[in-house]
Amino acid sequence: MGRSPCCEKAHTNKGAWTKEEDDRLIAYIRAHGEGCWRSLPKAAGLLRCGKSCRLRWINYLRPDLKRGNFTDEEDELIIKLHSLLGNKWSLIAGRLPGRTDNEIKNYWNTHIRRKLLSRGIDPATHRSIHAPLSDFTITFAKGEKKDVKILRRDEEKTGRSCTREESAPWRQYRCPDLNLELSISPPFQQPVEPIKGERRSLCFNCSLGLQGSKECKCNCFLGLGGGVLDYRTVEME
DNA sequence: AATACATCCAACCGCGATACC
DNA sequence: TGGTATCGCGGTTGGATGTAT
Repeated sequence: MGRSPCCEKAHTNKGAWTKEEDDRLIAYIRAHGEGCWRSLPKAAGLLRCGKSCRLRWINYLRPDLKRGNFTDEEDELIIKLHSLLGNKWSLIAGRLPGRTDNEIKNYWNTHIRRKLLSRGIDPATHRSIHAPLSDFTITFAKGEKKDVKILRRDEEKTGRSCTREESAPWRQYRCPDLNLELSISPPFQQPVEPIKGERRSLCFNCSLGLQGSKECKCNCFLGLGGGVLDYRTVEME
């Protein structure tokens, strides 16, 4: 059995949106807010599927959208972010206020790709078109996807692999002038040196403020055991 | 002026992730 | 726990518009 369609296709409009449809959608969202896209068209009196409404709102009608040409600064930021994130357009859009993933994707495909090619840079790899295919190979330790190892070509020959810290590509190769870390924690402070053998990190329950609950798996006491809470020490168990 | 071709971008489609029952 | 519904994302398409011949 295949996937059920997102909407009843027989009685929905397709193609370009009319001014009247836009007005109806804007009025409805102003009155009721975003959300529940599946039921929205019927409630708003639109002969569109929910998906189409969502796309129209997000990509075109949202009041916080920045219209107009991309600036050189935006261009360079997109290139940097793409080199780090790849085709994760929604993540890239998250760093460019007022721009949508669709807009950035289109802009990338029509302008930036060409711009990079004219500079002699492969837009897919961000490397020189004339450089060897790869100076690095990525291998996985036996059956363990999480143990990604990156070997430089010369290391491949000598058999020396990088350390665990080095093996995290997002740490080793991130762009130094961009901070892409997401955090909901207070500012990071140097953790207290753990006593030998003592487990200092907080479990997931403690991180949610449930210290001492029966699900609590760490040995912290009211959150004091691990010092200041930092997301880097939170273990997802 | 007419036609062909290129470019742009809004909209669609399919799929994976997540929520919900 | 498994099935279904819904959302959100990325790739692709197709029509409008611009440019070259």
